[in-house]
Amino acid sequence: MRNPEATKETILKRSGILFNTKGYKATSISNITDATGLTKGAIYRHFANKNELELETLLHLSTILFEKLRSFIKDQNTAGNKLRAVFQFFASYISNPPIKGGCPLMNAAVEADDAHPTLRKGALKILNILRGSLLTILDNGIKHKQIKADIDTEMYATLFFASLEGAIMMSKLVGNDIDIKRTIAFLEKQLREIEL
Amino acid sequence: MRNPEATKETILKRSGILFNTKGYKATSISNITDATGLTKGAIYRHFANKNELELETLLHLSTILFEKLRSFIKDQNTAGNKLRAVFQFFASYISNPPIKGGCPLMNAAVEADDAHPTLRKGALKILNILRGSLLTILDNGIKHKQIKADIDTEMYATLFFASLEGAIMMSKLVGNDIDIKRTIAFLEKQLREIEL
DNA sequence: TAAATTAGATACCAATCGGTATCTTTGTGC
DNA sequence: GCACAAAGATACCGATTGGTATCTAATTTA
Repeated sequence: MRNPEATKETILKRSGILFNTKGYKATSISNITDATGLTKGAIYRHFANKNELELETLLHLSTILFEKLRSFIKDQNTAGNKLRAVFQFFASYISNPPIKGGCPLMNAAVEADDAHPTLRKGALKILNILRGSLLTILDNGIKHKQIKADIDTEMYATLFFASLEGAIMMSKLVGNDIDIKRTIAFLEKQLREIEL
Repeated sequence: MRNPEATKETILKRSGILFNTKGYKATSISNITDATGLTKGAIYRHFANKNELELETLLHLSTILFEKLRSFIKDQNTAGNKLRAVFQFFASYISNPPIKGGCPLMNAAVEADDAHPTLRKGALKILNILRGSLLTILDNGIKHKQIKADIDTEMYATLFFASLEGAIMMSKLVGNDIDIKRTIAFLEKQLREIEL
């Protein structure tokens, strides 16, 4: 009946939803005890304090993210198709969210100010991994003669990521998928121009 | 010595900084009394409750935003130059922020969940105005034969706005202006392709 | 199986939260 | 200059916050 690893997993899972929807500061320990059916005693046995719980939860959310992203990419065999899969992964944030509450990176990035340095570093780590993935796909595409060799891959990685993140913010605020669809349509047109 | 309108202005100004840097939920009334030198009595005389203060502050922030944006645009006499001025306005968020704490629209949009409907509506209003400005510039550009007539202006307005917002998030998180500069460089290239 | 360790529950803590009732002070109209 | 109204200060409220000390129950080890 008792399984400490499973309870820690439960805490991370439930607080992941709460932090990503309500926000980190706005979610209290009581909210988490309510959502898990556990008590403070159980939570503070697994996490030293709320800051640590917040950071570990963000990293937990990011692993969910990366696994989902990988599942979108892995079956694609060209750089162009991998990028199109990444676009669809971002579209799924609106149509079929892997995690409720929008992009965990953006949520953490916006909430984490200078008073929240650990959370900020966590968000920065996620940003570097996600942008890095786009960059790797582009660079590998050049290596395998699928992408034009003379393009600025750093710039395209930044552009793709920035516009997708911004579009998700817009679509989530407006409450429909028009903006993310429009953005992806444009990015696919751009992609066709740099494909060989 | 006593000037109720000036005190209300002071409250809005100070809480604008606090809400935009620390966040709405994370900023307490005590934080605001500390920052203004006023007491709760003074604050609750001008605002019915914290939610109302949050909303009025967001609208106050947006007027600062719109004035600054207008000052960037107004001297430009072509659609292309107006758009380039908008890009520079967004760049100023990183290099010389009109308001500390990043884009008030993004901050409010990310923090305002379903439990915060008034703040959400306020953010939505700002989004519509900002995207609407881009759209108007593009449409007027077509009317005055400065922009190609066959482009999808809705799409370009969305793309410009999404990528600029996303880039600001990235640059603010990383702590430099590389991402926003890269994004603007790309957008200016795109702009040249739709200019006549 | 007895003892020791550990997971989790319970009960509490001071501090802070948003909010209000009341009091004092200041400016205004007569 | 005096009454009145409004602005802001003070002092308080119950509820909630993050956090901890302690206790109980379950699991592991010897």
